[in-house]
Formats: sequence, structure tokens, C-alpha cells
Amino acid sequence: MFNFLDNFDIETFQKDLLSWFSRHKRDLPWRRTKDPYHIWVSEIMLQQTRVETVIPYFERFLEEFPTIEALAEAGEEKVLKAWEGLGYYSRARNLQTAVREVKESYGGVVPDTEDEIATLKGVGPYTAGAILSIAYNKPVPAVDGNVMRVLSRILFIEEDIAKAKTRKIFEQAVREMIPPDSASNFNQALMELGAIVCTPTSPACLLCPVQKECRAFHEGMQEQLPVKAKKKPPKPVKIAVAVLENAKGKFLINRRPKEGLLANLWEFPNCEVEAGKDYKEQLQSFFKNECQLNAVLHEEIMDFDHVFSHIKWELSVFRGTFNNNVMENEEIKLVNLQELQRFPFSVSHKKIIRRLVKWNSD
DNA sequence: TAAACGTGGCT
DNA sequence: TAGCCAAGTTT
Repeated sequence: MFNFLDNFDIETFQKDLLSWFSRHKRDLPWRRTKDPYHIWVSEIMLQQTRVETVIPYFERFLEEFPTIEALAEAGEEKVLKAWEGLGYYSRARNLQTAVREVKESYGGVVPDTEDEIATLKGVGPYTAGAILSIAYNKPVPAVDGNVMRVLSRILFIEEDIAKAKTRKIFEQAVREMIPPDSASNFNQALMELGAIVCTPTSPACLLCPVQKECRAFHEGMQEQLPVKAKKKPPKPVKIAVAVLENAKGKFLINRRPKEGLLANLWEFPNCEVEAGKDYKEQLQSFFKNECQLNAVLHEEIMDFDHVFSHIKWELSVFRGTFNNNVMENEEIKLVNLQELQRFPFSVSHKKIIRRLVKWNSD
């Protein structure tokens, strides 16, 4: 179907790459285990997330949930708290769903076939290949952004790697290149090369173990590859937030909806501000009309931006009080500053909490 | 197919 | 600074 491998010396490439990997691979926590569950956790955490960020989360997560059974039996709130700050929180909820499925349907053993593992929530084509190859040494592709970048340069592939269907081209190439008995090391080596040598900007071609097999380097085109379409900038959204404290020093917090952005995380009550409207007035009418809450808003205490991948929150935070008898339930809590710390919050709301804690200690 | 879905570090 | 990027998946 494709001819990118015509006249390509696969065996020399394998040997040079694997030899380099054995000497230069980083000592990472998930490289000290073959436990498929631990490998799985690492792969989910590493999705769109840097290695240095993941390491402490990985250590803490497996300390708290060391086995499939432990994670399967945990409360979702505990899992989200362990994931707090890591982002893409559906990963955590999907992981727990999938682990429960493995416990119920596979006797607690992570499946080792492409068809079975691909059915698990949160396990897409990359993660399926990563677990099968790294934990079970099965010769299947694990094509992530690193692999597409590396191979786009090595094989001079000019397809747009931002397009979903492009991944299949690279999977086909890997299926033809992967050594049947060294799948784990080969896939990890491709990714490691992308992380350490064949970087997005300023690749270290002079240190590259497969420089002589690289068609882009041969043409001086390594900086031009891979081809990747630009994504559109995040859309600005104005958010007005209220830090409401009652006479007993309790703060009002609520749980976010169970789907969508930051699903099931906790937050201070807030609303979106319509274009051209005043933050404080919008917030005041939000409480009056939509919450039936008798809130009195005071001065603005914070003003900052928080950027997601597709949205930019422009937050303005107001201090305030309330004197209703608020009914606590699964979605609404009244908690003091210490109790706040037990709930999972997104980073933007954690930032507000940090400010409150600082003031409280001053 | 393309948009939704987080965060922090680097240039 | 503002944009780009990192071991992607779901809908």
C-alpha cells in the first residue's frame, strides 16, 4: 500500500536504534516493572503529559492503588484527588471503569490481545499497542507523537500528522520494521529517541544513532518535518467566581456536572459572563435567579487567566457572604479551609484556595 | 473528520 | 508575551 520502506535497510536501523536505547535509556519508574497494570497506569498518565510531570503522580497513585483490585474498589473521589492537577480528568474515570472491567471480565488479568485490550475505556490504538508491546513484548505498533515525528524524518513522510488517519501510515511502517522478539525495546526506543534526540525543534542530529538512515537529515530537511497543521487558539470565556463564607467560617462549594470540562471536580460557585456585561452584576443575578441564594458580594479579590487546550477562562473572583440555611448534599458542601483540601479541585480553583490559605495564615 | 478535553514548561 | 508542545481518546 505504501512504499516508504523501499530501499530502507530495516535490519541496520533496528540494530543501531536498539543498541543506542540499551545504552542511553532513562531510568524511569515504569521501566522498573513488568506489571501490566503499572505499565497501563503510566501510559494513561503519559498521554499528552510530560515525563517529569507524571513521575510523582505515578509514584503516589500506585502507592495508594497498588493493584487492579485496589483501584477497582476505590471511591471515584479518591481517584480524582490522586489525579488532581494532572489534567484530562476523564482519563482517571475511564481508567477506573476499565480496571473494574478487567476485574469482572478477565479475572483481574490485563488482556494480552489487540481485540480485547482495545475494548477497554480510555485505551485507544496507541495505549493498546504500548501495553501489549511493553508489558507483553507483543510485536504491535505503539504510534504516538514521538514515533510519528521520528519516522516522518527517517522515512521522509510528509503527511499531516495532525490528521487522524495519518497515524495508520506510521502503524503500517512500524508493523514492517518491528523486530518480532524485541517489540518492547523497539517501541520504547522510537519514543525515547523522539524525546531525547529527535526533538520537535532543534533535533540533535549530530548525536543521533540512526543519522545515516535518516532521509530528512540526508536532505537537510529535519527542521521541516513533520508536517503538522496549526490548531486554533483557545476561545476566551469570562467567568465570575464567588468565594462565599458564612458566619461560621464555612465556604460554599459545589460539584461540577458529571460530563464535560473538569467533570465531577469541585469548585467555588461561578457563572459565565455574557459579552459586554459586568462580572459582579452577572454573578449577583446568577445567585438571585438561578440559585435562590441570598448572597452579598463584596470586593474583587483576584483577577487572572487560565488557559485550557480549547478555552481561555478570564476569571474575576469576588469575596462575599450568605445567610441562608444552605442544604448540603452530594453536589453542594459547606466546608472550612482545612476540609476544602480533601476535595478534588481544578488548578484554577486550587489557585483561589492557595490565596485563601495564605490570607488565613497572615 | 474535527472538536472537546488540562496542565505546565519552553521559546 | 503568546504560541507551541507532551508517551491520545472520545464523541
